[in-house]
Amino acid sequence: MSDNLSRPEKQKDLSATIADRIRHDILTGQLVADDRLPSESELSEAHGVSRATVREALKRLAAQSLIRTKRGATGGAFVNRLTFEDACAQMASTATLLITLNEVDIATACEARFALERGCVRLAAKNRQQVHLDAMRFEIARQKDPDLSDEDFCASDVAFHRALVDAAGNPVLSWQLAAAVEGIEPLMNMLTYQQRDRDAVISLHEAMLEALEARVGSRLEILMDYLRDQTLRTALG
Amino acid sequence: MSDNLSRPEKQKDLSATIADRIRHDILTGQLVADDRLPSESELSEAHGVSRATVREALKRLAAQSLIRTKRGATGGAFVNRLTFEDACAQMASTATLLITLNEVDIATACEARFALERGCVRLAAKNRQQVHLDAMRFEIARQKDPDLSDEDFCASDVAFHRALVDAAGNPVLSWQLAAAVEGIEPLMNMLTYQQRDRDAVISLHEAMLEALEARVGSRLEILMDYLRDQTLRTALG
DNA sequence: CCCTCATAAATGTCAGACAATTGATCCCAC
DNA sequence: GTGGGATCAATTGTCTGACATTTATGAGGG
Repeated sequence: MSDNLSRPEKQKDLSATIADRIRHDILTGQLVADDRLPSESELSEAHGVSRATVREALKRLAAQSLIRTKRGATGGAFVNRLTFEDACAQMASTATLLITLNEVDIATACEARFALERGCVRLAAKNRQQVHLDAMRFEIARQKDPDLSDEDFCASDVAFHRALVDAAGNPVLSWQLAAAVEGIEPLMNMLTYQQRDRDAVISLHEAMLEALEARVGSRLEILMDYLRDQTLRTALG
Repeated sequence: MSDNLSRPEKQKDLSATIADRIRHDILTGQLVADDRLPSESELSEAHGVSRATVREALKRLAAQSLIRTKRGATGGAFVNRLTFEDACAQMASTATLLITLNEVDIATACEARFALERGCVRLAAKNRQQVHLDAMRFEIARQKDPDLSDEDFCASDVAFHRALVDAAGNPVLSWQLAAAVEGIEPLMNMLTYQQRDRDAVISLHEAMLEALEARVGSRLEILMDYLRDQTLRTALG
């Protein structure tokens, strides 16, 4: 477990140092979910710093969803049980930032997204439940509305693929993919779909739904390739 | 004079609210990389809060690598140019936390990791360069050393797969996968490889190297499936 | 039994001070 | 003119003490 924070002991803020110490305790399991940290006053005394500095350290941890705080008599800072949603939001924001700040082009982002999703479809074919089929059918119906704005079409597309990934029944997978898809959503939102583009996407979605229902993973893979090519044409055309 | 248009919107800390505002400006591009934020005093005046509160907000952003700070006359808080490495480290730590805190079992984590990687191999077959083949060959040689500790074997395995993913030539993909693989490394490190497990992994690696050199994506996919099954067997005993 | 109120403990916020850092500027010797 | 210090000003980092707010708990009275 290479801790990237333990590099040449750079001159760090006290608040960063203390945050690192507590983070270490959490990552190594010395503090587990729902454990309560000492109060700010106790922490400040224990680490020999002021309460303000302790607070800055705690805010750092809170920003990483490592802890949550509660006010009041039984309040304090508690080790957070990081939910998949929290992690997803965090990752999506990182992904967005990475893509916009590094000027990743839409083709690269699309390629990545479809490549990742392609890896899930066999699992999805194996583990899908009725609820996933229903969700996808619902989104396809929405996508057929010609009055749907590009942005809403995109959102529905995201929901469709989210259901597909969820069908794989692997929360880690769902989390990674959801973050990836959400992260490039800003880029996808810049696309303008002609009606014939939408029609092409929708028929592919319908074919995918059929393939998923019939549990034919290999066909899903082929359809994903088509969809990727279609999306790229829309993006570049 | 903070014209507060915050509706119910959950009762948030002031520091969280201010962090959100600044984060929004960064994510929407109103603040771009290397832009300098106003000084803490100016921010506190602008948002109508104390400097301590502003500082807590800035620490939150710093914890997410959104900004960096520098002391001194020309110092201040600057929008960070998030590098792929930073993002990767951040995501890996999130993934580790998610997996350990949620007690994700090793089978689920493995399944996710191999599913994601499987999606990249066709691209890798198409875009691989000599440098990637060399890196993988080097790691295979390391893995043949019988004196290698389990942990080092694991690290070499990570490097091997990292090279494979890099061969796809898509930085977004490399970033996502690297984070995923690193994130579950703590779990993988708990595995103990018998010699025959190592031998099986190594021959699969050699076959993958061949397939990559010959650019046969379909064969790579099959080999990935074998490798996943082999890893699961090792994990489950 | 229930309602109200006081209490204590904890986080949230504030104001002001001082320390440490660092680039810029000025001044002077050479 | 130029190099090298000394000084300065701006900014973040830290500390102190205070007060506000939230919240569980328990005491007291109806």
